[in-house]
Amino acid sequence: MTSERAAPPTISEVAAEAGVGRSTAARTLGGYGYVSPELRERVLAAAERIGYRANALARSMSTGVSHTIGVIVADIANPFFGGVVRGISDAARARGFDTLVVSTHEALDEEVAATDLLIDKRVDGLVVASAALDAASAAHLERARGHGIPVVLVDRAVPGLDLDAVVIDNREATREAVARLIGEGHRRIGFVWGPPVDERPRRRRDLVDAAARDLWTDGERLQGYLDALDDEGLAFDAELVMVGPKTEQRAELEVGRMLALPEPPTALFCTETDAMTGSLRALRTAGLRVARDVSLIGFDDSSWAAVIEPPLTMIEQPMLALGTRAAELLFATIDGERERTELHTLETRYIARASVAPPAQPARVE
Amino acid sequence: MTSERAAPPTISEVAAEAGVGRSTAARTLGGYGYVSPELRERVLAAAERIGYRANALARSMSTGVSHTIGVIVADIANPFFGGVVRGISDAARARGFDTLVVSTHEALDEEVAATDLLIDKRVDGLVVASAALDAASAAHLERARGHGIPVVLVDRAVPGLDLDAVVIDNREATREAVARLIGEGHRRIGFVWGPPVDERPRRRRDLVDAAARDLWTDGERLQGYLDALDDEGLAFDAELVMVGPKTEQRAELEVGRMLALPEPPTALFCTETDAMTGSLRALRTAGLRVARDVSLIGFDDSSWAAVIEPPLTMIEQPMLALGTRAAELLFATIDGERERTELHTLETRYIARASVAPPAQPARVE
DNA sequence: CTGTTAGCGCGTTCAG
DNA sequence: CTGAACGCGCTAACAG
Repeated sequence: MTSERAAPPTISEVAAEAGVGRSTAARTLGGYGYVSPELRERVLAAAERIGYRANALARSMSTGVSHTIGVIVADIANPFFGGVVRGISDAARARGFDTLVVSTHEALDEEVAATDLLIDKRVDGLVVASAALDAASAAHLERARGHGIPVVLVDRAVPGLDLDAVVIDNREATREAVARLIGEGHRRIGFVWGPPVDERPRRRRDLVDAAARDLWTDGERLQGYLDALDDEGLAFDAELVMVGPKTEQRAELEVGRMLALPEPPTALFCTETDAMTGSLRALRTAGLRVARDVSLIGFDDSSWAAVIEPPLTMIEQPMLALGTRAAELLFATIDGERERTELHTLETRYIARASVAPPAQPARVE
Repeated sequence: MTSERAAPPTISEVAAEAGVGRSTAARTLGGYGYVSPELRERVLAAAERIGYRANALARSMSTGVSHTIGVIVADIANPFFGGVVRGISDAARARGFDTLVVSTHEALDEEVAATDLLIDKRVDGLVVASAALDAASAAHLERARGHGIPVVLVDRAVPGLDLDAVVIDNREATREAVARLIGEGHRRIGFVWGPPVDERPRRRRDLVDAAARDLWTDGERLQGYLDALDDEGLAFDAELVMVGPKTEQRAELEVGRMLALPEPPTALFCTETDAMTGSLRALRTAGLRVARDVSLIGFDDSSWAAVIEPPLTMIEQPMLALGTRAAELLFATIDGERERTELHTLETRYIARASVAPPAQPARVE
């Protein structure tokens, strides 16, 4: 027999049960004000007896704080964001806060809707991995701040927005990795998660523009790739950059295309896990072997990368740390301990394994 | 200049601005009751002008519904739960509900705390992947129901609990996979994520007991392994079951031990991704090759599994579907459309790839 | 069709 | 040190 929705006991009922005034009960249960040990005991016993639990909603209404922070990410099923969210929620819970998570499918309008929703729920703060590429499209974040809700950005800083942000240096991490490839003697290096444009940019300038328009982290990684090329005086070849939708299938196709070029790449830089698996598929189809025929470096280390033959050289992102750091900044802001905003850059780790080797036939003609 | 926490406009202010009574404003903004088109227009304009947004907290207080469901999982950073949560939250948002996610680190006491917390927040329903192994330790879930909050279990059904649950048939999926291994001629099959006990059970009976005590899905998978052995009349060998903490390192160690046995296993069944990667490491260390020397089957397909050489045969779980199905059941219950609880079993998919082959030296002596 | 009024459950003065 | 009284912002009967 299902007990019908018995209205949860209120503080008044506890007071009645204990034979005291409401506010005496409220004070002991709320843990504020003075209450004689004797009455205190009676109230506690009464509360225990009838199974009293404070209504957090009512409490939030009076106090104005919900002890809840909102988190907005593109896709909670993506292991990267999973790690970030876990870092945030662990840090939040350590402070007695709950976490409201919204997954926006990488769509700006969903992000805007989510932000308003969370504002309506009166969250005490917001951590967001925003899909906004400039201040103009981030009005919703300003709005949150206007409502007195602190916002900190994670993973993706929005240029021109005066907000704390916790990120990694995608450009530099990529530059360094590609530089290592070049250091090994590679001259033709493919870049696998390129801009999602239909037509392949012919001029380098167009590519840079596309990268700038390419929301988020991928554009920065492409810049790093270009930086490395520049540092070493290598020519840019548009044929070596993937274009089109960012899917594993597309990556496989594009890498297959590169491999069939008269002068195929001898190394590949992959910006994401699926870019890497797509590349691996293309290599297998082409009958090529990792390291011996084509060197490989990827982003986002995973336990799989270390057990592949050969083990893959990867750039590891501190997912949990990104989350905890963002949460800490948020709480510092909530506590009013922060004056001006900052960009916090966390370190990535280059994990050298065996997928990088000198090219089979040195490009140097000298 | 940071705009100081300007108190968000209330419905009364909108009414004042529009020059109507509060409830007229409330009715148009709340979308209930009758309001003349003319006034309606005035109210809407006024709301727009001063940037009114309803306070969801206050609304929930009056109505008693929060339009929020709580989700409790062991670890949001685990891709499996990430997928499940995404399924749940997508389904929830389609119904206009938000999702409060709590990650419990696989600890029952944290789960209990999380449940009470969510009850306090007056969530309208709960989806939980519980760490409780029997009805006795699931008092918190009963409590939620006592408060009129519907609960549906996901991934893990709690025996003896009268709750809807959405699961997969771990036992049968494992039995089938192990049976295929046996069908290929394997006679000695290692089982990689065994019970987390310190001492290796000597008798089969002890192992079964341990499996029953082993919370959640792993115990069921072990049962399936045993079933397959029984079906084919194969003897059980305690040495072929991993024991100890469920970590990748431990798996590597235990598989290494099995491989060094006088009669080593010719196939391995891995219950999780990390069990698989640990096994792969052990194989490499031992200088053994997948399929040729040792066949492999794992749980939870991932894009990596398909690009390894050779590609890995895996059992795929419908993560998103588990989530959406659970959410749908929850809403049906909220809508009062369900009479009695049921166990919903979703299909897994056996993805045959190249990591399974007949044993190198047939065990058959005939 | 509109405005008045009474709660929802809790926090917080303010007398007593 | 305790209890009565009011307010948070909104919904929902209820008269008018």
